[in-house]
Amino acid sequence: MTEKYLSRPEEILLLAVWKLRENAYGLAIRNFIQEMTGKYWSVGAVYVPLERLENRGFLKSHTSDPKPERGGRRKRLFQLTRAGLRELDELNRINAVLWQDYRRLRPEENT
Amino acid sequence: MTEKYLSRPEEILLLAVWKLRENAYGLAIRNFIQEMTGKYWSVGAVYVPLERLENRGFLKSHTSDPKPERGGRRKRLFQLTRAGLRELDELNRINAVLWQDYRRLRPEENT
DNA sequence: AGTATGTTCTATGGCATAGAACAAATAGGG
DNA sequence: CCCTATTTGTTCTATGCCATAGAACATACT
Repeated sequence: MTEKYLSRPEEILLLAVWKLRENAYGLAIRNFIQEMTGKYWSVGAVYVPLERLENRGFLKSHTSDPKPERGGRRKRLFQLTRAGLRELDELNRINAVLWQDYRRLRPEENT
Repeated sequence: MTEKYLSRPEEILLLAVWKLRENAYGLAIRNFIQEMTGKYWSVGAVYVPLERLENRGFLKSHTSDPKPERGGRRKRLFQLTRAGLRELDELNRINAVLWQDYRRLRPEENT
């Protein structure tokens, strides 16, 4: 394979990190994604690939200080690396190409 | 999981079948996809998931008559089922939601 | 203690991917 | 006219990695 692209879960996770900005930690990402997609995501389905994305260099993380709230534990905050951003741009480009005709020729209806 | 969505290769394959219409058979799909994505796809990376998509009810196929051309063998022509189309619509919808902010807030540049 | 928020750990099955093997049609030189 | 080479196409199957689930663990407040 020339160079593999991101899987769908990985794409969604990176986008979530991008959107949540300084508040991108595991559970927040999970909630966010569940709302966006309308589907259930197990805890593992979030944390495991996040780890992998960090190892591959698309994300970096650091641990926050605990907050004085009920259950306010330290959080592991994620951030896109330059490579991660580049990857999103690339995906965005490919997506646009892939879907352009479909969007144009197949409006709302669903039959 | 509420109901799993298509993987990226599956998404790309369905879109290719949709675009190629009455000419959607294995090798044509492969060529098409390689051009669209600019990446190498092995034969297996095309046929194996096509099979799976048919088993799951997103595609149906029939065998064409052989053509009187060099190597003009029977082809296995694929077609989207109603469920397959529905799935593409659904993906299209989710994609739009996922990417809308990114597209708006992050134009061409890549830094 | 009890409850809420958060992360780590680890097992399992399924999918992605590669590429050899197989099949069948025509071309074309002897 | 064969018979072999070439072209186009599909099937088969092995391997590793990823997706996903959920229990276990950690820690802060009440």
